[in-house]
Amino acid sequence: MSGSPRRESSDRRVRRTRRAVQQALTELILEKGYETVTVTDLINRANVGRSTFYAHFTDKQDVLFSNLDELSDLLHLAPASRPGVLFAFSLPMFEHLQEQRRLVRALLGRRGGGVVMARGEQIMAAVVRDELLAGLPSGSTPPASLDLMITCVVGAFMALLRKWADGELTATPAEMDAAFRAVVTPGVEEALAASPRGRGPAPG
Amino acid sequence: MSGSPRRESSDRRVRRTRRAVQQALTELILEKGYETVTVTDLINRANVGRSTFYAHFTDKQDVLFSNLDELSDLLHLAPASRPGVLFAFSLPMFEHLQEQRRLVRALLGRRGGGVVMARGEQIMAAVVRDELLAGLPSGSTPPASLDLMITCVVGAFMALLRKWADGELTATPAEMDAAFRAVVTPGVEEALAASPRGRGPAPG
DNA sequence: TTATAACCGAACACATTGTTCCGAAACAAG
DNA sequence: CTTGTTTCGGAACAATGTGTTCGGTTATAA
Repeated sequence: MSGSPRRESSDRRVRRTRRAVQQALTELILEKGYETVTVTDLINRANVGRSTFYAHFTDKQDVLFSNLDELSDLLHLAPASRPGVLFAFSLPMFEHLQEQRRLVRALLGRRGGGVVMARGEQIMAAVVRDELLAGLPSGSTPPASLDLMITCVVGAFMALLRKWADGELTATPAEMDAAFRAVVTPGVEEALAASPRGRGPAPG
Repeated sequence: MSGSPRRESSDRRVRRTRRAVQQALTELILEKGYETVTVTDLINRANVGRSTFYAHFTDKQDVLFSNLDELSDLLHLAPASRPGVLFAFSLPMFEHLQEQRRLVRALLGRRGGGVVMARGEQIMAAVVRDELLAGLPSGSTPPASLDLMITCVVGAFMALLRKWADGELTATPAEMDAAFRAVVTPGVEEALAASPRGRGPAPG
C-alpha cells in the first residue's frame, strides 16, 4: 500500500530502500527494457527483501512513476523562457532528452511499453492547453474543437519524440523542433485567429 | 509454429479451429480488454485444446494480427476516391471506425495495449508518404525532413483516433476529419511548396 | 537505553505460459 | 465405404512470475 507518498520519509532505512529500488529499476531498464524487468529482478538488484518491496511499492509501475515527476516541471517552466512563441517547450524538451538519451530511449521507445508515453501525454496536454489559451486573441472564446487541436499537437509531438528516442529518426534537437513547429504551427495559428466569438471556422 | 500462414487451409477442421479462436479473441477483447485476455481464456472460450492452439498460433498477438489485414486495404484505396485532396483517407477512416466502434475502442484505446496502434502507424505512414510524394510540385526533390513530417502527421492522426476510440473525445467523423486537416494541412502544404530544390523555406 | 518500525527471506498459494504425449475423431482421396 | 493422414483434445508437466504471510533480526529515532 504505497501508491505515491509525496513526502520523503524521516526514517533513513525507508529512503535507502526506496532509492535502491528506483536505482535498480533504471539500471535494469537500460539493460533489458522496461517490460521484461520483473519484480524479482528488482529486489535482487536492489538487495531488498520481497516483503520489503511490497511494503513500499504496489507495482513495477509504481516504482517507475515515482521517478517521473521532474519532467512536468521542465515542461511547465519552458514557456516563460521564450514568451510569445508557440510551443516553446519543444526545443528545450528535445535538448534535455538528448542528454539522457539512453534512458529516454528505453522508456519512450517501443520497448518501453507505452506507460511513460501515456503519462507524458497527460502532462504535455496540460502545457499545450495553457499555451493555446494564452495565445488566443484577448477576450475571445476558445473554439469548440480546442481539445481536438490539443490532441493533434500533442500527438504529433509525442510521435516525433518516440521515433527519435527509438532511433528511427536521426536529427538534431533543432531539426526536430523545426519540423514539429513547421507542421503544426500554421494550422493552429489560423484556427486560433479565426474563432474570436462562437463563430465556426470559416473555410474557403 | 504458425507465424502468419497467408493461405486458408483446405482442411475444414483447421478453418474451424482458427475461426473459433479468432472469434473468441474479439469476444473476449470486448469483455475484458486485450491485455487481460489470457491464452487460457481463449482456448476455453473457443473450446479448443491447449496443444491445438499452439499448433496454430504462436501467441495471443499472432491471433490478433491474423485479423488485422483488411485495414490496410481501406487506407490504400481511399486517396483514389478524392483525387487532389491531401489526406483523403481521414474521413473514410473515421467513418468506418465509427461503425465498429466497440471493437475499435477495445483495440485502439488505452486498454488495447498499443499493439494495434503500432501496426496502424506503420500502415498509415506508408499511405501518408505516398500522398506527400504525390503532392509535391512535379520534378521537385522531397525535403530532407520528409520523415519528420510524416511522423507528425501520422502521430496527430493516430492520437486523435485513439482518444476518440477511448471516448475521451466526442465528435462526429466529419468534425474529427476537419480538426485533423485544419491543424496539419497548412503546415504541410507550406513545407511542400517551399522546397522544390534544396532551397530553404520562404516564409511571408 | 528502549520501544518502535523497518527489514530479511523463506515459504506459500496462485496464475500463466508453452511443451509433450497419445488415444480418439475428423478428414480427403480413392 | 475403406484407408492412411492430419488434426483434435486434454491432462500432465516444468518453468516463471506475482503478491502475501510470518517470525526472527536489526536499524532508527527519541
